[in-house]
Amino acid sequence: MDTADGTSAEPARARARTRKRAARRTQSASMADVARVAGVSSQTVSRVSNGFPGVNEETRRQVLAAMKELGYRPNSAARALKRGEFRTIGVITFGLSTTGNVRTLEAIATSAAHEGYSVTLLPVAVPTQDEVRGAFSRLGELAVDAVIVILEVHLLDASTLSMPPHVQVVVADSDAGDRYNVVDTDQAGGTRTAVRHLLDLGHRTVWHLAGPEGSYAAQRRTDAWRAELLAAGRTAPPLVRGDWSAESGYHAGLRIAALPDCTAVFVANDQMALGLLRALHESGREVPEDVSVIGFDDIPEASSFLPPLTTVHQDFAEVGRLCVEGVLRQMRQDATEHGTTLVPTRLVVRDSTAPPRAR
Amino acid sequence: MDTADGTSAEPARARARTRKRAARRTQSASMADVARVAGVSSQTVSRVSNGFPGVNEETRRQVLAAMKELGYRPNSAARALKRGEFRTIGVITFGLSTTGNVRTLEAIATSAAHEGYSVTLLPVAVPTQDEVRGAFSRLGELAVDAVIVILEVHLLDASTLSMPPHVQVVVADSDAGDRYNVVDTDQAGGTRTAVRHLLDLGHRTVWHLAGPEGSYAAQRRTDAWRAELLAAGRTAPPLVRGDWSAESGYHAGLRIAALPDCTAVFVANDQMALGLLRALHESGREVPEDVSVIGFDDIPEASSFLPPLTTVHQDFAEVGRLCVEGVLRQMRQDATEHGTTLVPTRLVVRDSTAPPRAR
DNA sequence: GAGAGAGATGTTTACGTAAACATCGGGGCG
DNA sequence: CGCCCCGATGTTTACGTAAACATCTCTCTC
Repeated sequence: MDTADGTSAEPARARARTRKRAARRTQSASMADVARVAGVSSQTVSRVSNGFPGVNEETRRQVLAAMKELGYRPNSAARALKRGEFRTIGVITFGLSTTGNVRTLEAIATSAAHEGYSVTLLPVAVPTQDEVRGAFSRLGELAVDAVIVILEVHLLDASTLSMPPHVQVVVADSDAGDRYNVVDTDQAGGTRTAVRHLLDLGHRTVWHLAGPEGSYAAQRRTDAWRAELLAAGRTAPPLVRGDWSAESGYHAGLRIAALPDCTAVFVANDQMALGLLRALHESGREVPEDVSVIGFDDIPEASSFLPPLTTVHQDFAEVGRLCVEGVLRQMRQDATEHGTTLVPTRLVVRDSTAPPRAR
Repeated sequence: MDTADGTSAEPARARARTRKRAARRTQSASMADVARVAGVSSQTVSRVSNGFPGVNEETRRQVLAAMKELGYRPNSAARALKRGEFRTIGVITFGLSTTGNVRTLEAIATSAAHEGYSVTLLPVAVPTQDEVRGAFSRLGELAVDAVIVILEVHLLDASTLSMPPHVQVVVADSDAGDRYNVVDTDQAGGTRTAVRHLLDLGHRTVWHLAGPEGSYAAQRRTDAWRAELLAAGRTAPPLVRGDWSAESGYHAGLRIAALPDCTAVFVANDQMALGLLRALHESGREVPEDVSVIGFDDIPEASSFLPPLTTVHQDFAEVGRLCVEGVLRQMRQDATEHGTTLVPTRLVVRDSTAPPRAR
């Protein structure tokens, strides 16, 4: 009857469009469609969609009704193209193996969502210079306005970090020097508290089971451990190294257990501490009676270790939150002062530390 | 002569454009810019950019040179708009707290990157129907072509999962029924192997420390545990429940330790098993001499527990890979047969299981 | 040597949104 | 009573890319 089947007024174009649309499996409705249904111009739809003032209440209601009827969703690609921003933050990270990274990532995702931003993951398979550089160059064609880097490794030399222009960067837990803003856990503070706790208990000195070479966090902890011992006038025993894994902690632990004069160990993370506990147990050295152990991170499981682990609590959530806050701030005002924000840590004393056994 | 330096034929527009561009803080170069420098049309640039054939080698080289000179990066928003796809996969997940989710996510990110897709995170703060529904509706305006759901919870009723059209979905580790494709670990198989292992060792029956109610994975494990016991003609002891955390495993463990005739426990995940081990230890019951313990997941730390934990190994990486493969396949061919893909598990026998102590 | 065909390149157009500018009533004020 | 301004809405245009179509130049064949 009426226009339903094309009155051939200007049928060619209209029909072509319809056909194409149908072929493209129920494409979602566009502003133009909503506008047609609501009997207004697409610009008015845009204004409603973006909550702009200056739209009559009655009109607004009609538009909203039309949107609902058609199930209209703004096309974010078109939006991004027009606005020149994606409302997306990229996170470059090497693996999600370490608890810390994951918790930070989670906090980032939550904070970002809260600010109306999405988070895109940029995994780096192997932490080599080339891989990292690759991730950064892929980044160029990626739909992100800003990037948060959680590579704790020492791979961020100046040449590597060449960002496309107007992409803001914040680096977590690393030493991006003065090129970028950094959010870091107070590694040094936490370490010194831990070492002091052991010394205060009466231990003559404190051994250290360190993280892998090349890790910034590991190095900071090692440096602070040594500094605190020296400040207390003690000599630092030789360094023992692991690779963050419980397994490596176990192997290192077997060596440590063989040292009769070792009464206290500061371990660079909780996983390795777990392995160390096992090694000490198997070697017949009791914790904390024979050896005191302190970890780092305070993973949820730490309170269930045998014995429950004294450890340094890190606030990963806060780190993530600050990273997001930092990027957003940088995006708003193109400010370029670089600095480091420190997130405090605190010592959680459980049952793996005690005064040395009287001899 | 030619148009090369704008013979003031139409200078106004050109200049306006240049000015605007400069004002917009070094906007990156567009195809048109590259085309101008290379002395070709933008379409040719497009062809080079997309690796299409039919471009003269010499021309291609010039275009590539121009791209390099200008630091050209394709604008992904424009691309997405034109192509109607974002080359992005969204992952809806509740928290990243459980190891499994994280490992799966990591595998998803890696596989996706390998296929040229990005991964966007859609965190769900609290696993309530409303929250989940909210995440799904936000999804509508999100730049994703497909969605992978890793909510292991029973919150995926039909009404909740209303996807925008043409967005493909794959569900990991849950029971999306026949609405969506599902990739799931072979919970039942793993569980039955674990229970059988304990029965084969000579235990009269096997207790079960289950995961929280409402968790699909937990329920599957519980069902299979009961089924396997019945199949062997044993009676199933009363269920003990935790919430996946080591802490909850400890509390449940204290109760279990008080049961003198309990000689074998199948625990629904490794974290709870850790707590259980601690509770048993503190209660003076030795593992595996007094009580055998089997976990589920095979987290990296499991081999460092005291004693090293016998557990069911899950291949999270494979699950993630299959999820990506699944969504991509669905995107290519609009196939709509729904089914479940099972990823096998295997029992890893360590030191926490042994025959019951002879009485 | 004329026509066909293939390869190389240019031109037009559309994707969906939103800024900028244009239009159109009507109410207040001199 | 006429002018100006303001609120509400419509029209034009541009964002950067790529499909579709157009053109143009060779070369090969009969």
